[in-house]
Amino acid sequence: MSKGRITREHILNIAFTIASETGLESLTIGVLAKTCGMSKSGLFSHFNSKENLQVAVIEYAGECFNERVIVAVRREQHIDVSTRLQSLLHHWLDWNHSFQGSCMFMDAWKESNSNQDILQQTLRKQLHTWISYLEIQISKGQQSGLFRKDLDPRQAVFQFYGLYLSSHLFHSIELENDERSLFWQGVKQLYKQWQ
Amino acid sequence: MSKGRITREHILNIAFTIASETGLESLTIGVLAKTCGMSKSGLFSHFNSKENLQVAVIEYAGECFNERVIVAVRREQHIDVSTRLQSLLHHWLDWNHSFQGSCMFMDAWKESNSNQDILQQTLRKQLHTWISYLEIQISKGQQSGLFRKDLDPRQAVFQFYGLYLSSHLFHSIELENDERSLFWQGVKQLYKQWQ
DNA sequence: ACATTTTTAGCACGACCGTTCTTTTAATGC
DNA sequence: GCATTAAAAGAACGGTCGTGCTAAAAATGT
Repeated sequence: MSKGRITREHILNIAFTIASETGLESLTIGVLAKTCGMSKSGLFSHFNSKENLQVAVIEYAGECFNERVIVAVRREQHIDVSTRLQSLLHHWLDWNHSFQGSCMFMDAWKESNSNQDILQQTLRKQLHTWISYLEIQISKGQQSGLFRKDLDPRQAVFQFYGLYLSSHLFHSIELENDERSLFWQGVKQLYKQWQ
Repeated sequence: MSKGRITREHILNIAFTIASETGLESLTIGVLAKTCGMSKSGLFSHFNSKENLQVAVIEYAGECFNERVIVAVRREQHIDVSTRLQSLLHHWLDWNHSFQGSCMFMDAWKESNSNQDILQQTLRKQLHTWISYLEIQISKGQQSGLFRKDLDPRQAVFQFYGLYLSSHLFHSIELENDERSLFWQGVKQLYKQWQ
């Protein structure tokens, strides 16, 4: 691996950390360069534009998400689809828990505004991928008899995502400190309804 | 009313519109001044700091929310608590629908980062107020026999908010165009479970 | 109508942003 | 080890941001 690729990876790693903590918008090139211990222009030459940097960070985050959630659950070798789905929700909820309980994708999505820029497209793609994956898992649950046949997987994902977003909100708002139990309580109720 | 208060109100009105469309973060003093047709310093002297301006906008938005949702529903003079709650959800979902289907408070909340600044406190207070109000409405539903006695109102709000957030996400992500029906389907299921 | 207070404009500042040059330094292939 | 290429640094740019300062203009009270 060339020197360039190595430092580029190193930059993205640090950029991902910063963006996770303070949002993608606050990830400025000057700050990032200082954190990496290199000059602005030196860092800049790896991406040639701010937008390219942001896209690269989002893609890096996507790989990280995939590793921490999808691959991690797959490695657990679940036999039944029920505990597998449970584990998936757990990893989803925790995937960047170290970053004060907010989801980087949701944060970044909120920040992006102009509908046609590449950053927005990249984010949308990541979200679509994840939603589709969730949908498939629910379909598998259906096929294995865990859920009713007349359940709409899209509707199920919609409701899972609701609980996910709500727990982030309630956490950040510090309305109470047991938003986790509210989340799992909600999941329990959904299960009850769907089987 | 003094001239100062009038223009101040006018500024806030325009600021609210801009912030609703493009987020509170992108509400820059220069742009706002230009939109209002006055000079930067002239506008600035009404608030003396960016932070004060932001707080004022949030409070203005809060009044607007109150008018469009809570007061509007109250004016409808519902007799039964069921249709009243239904109407409340409708107005909530629609309260700034003109602004491409995102909630200004949610957007602003995502943007605010530093935990101890006044802006964040202001937002938190607004959200708390609304959540408490929702909670009370659900309690009333309980008392009137609409919901089961063992229902936790906090849990109910948590799930309502989930559907609310999810419909915003699914709308902005353009995953499908009937996120409304997903929302109402979710509400229907919650009702079924709670009564 | 005038004196006083309030509101607005004009201008400049320091700071930071992303980006573009040119030059120096380091890694790489033979 | 040397020539070539890639990577990093340095300095500067135009732009925009929030914010002071001072002077003009307008509103206000009497």
